[in-house]
Amino acid sequence: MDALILIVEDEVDILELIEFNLSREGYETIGFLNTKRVAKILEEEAVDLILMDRNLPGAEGSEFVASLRQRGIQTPVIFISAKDKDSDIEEGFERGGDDYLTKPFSMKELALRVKAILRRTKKVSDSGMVVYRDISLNLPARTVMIDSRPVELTKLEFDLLYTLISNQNVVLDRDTLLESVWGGDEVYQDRTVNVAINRLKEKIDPEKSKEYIKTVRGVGYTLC
Amino acid sequence: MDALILIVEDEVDILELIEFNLSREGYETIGFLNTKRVAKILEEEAVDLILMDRNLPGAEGSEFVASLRQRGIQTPVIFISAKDKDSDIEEGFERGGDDYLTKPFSMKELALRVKAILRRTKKVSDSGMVVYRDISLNLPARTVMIDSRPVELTKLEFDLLYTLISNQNVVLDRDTLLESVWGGDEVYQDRTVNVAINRLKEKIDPEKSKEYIKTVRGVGYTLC
DNA sequence: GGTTCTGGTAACGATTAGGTTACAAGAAGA
DNA sequence: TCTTCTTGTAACCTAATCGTTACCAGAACC
Repeated sequence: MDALILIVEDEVDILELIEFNLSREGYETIGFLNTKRVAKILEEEAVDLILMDRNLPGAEGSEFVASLRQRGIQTPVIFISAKDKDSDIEEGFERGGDDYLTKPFSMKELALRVKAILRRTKKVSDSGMVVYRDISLNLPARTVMIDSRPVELTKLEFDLLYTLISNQNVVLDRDTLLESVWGGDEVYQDRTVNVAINRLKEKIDPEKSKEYIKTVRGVGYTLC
Repeated sequence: MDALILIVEDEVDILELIEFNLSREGYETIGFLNTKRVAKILEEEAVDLILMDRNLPGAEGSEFVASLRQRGIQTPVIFISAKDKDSDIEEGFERGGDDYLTKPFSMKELALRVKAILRRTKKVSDSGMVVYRDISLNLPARTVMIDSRPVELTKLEFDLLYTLISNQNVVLDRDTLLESVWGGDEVYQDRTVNVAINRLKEKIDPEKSKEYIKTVRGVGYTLC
């Protein structure tokens, strides 16, 4: 369960240097040269921390962060910038930054600050996200994003999908599903699972092109 | 309701300068010239943040913090130090620091870093205001403004709205709401929540056009 | 190729959850 | 004490959800 760190930095060599060093510390990283696809990724992946350069071509990193905050995205942010005036630093913090590193900085210090912020935020979020291919479930909010589009599921469908995702690569038979999704106390028919699975399939993949849920004839269903 | 900041700094004039500046930002401060009585105070007072100089006469500030952490005290710490080598900074973070400022530093930057850490650690926001979209709650005054018009809420409604706002993007089930708004001691019906939510909805959005509170069928309610 | 079995699919209807209103008991003020 | 406000409960209604059934298609087995 390594932390996932998203990095936005327009200078390729610096980006690679940061990614290399953070990987060595045991973090997973995704690097970007601009903010274009970042918002989409944040909805799909359970990103734990963002490293954001402020001087990006076209956009201002801190404005991008401000827009994230406005949309309720609370992922912690460390700004990286050559701008080191008090007023610059103020702007960074005011727009929702959690830390501010001025260039040049040592990779050691970056790693330490990353670690400190993750330590401080990890238990709070515990990233209540579960991801499978392009599906991501936000457990506390009980929302579902598929290919960065929101999908509405009923309680039963959500619970069912959650069970399938947290048991991926395991074939779940109908009894097991009834037990863990419906609750063991009442008696249902096997066909109930059948229909529920189909309703779920219809909602998460109306075009039937993704093949998320695989039927294992004679046994049950699985996500693989 | 203001955050309480404990400062340990052996140079009197620097201590006073820091206290003066943080007070001006609206924080309460307690200053110490050494760590002698600090542990005791931490047990008695609800300290929100510690500013710790590392070069103290006799003791090392970071060792003191390490001992606090060992005793399970998680109060966030910002180190202040003239020691600016990578290895010094590393020591500070490793021993449980949340941020590290090297002398000389500007009072502005200190205030910003203090604010960022307090925001992240979710202690009551400095202004005592909670905002969600065009709703803002003034906690000390217990008043509500919506779209810059005052709205009158009863105690129950205010508490309910506050709970919802401070758990944005989280679906709260009826039991949780009864627990945190009504208080766990008495027994109420689930329907009680239902009606209270509807009364609240009626007051904050009579035209039913804003859709602040979303019903999550089979689970509870959420603000998103 | 035929038979049997399993799962997909669509339709129906029962059940249940939530919205809404009304009412009465307390609580709070005057 | 009287009045007003607050709030828990009950009753009723609507609508979403979900279990069941029936029927069909395709796979497996002979």
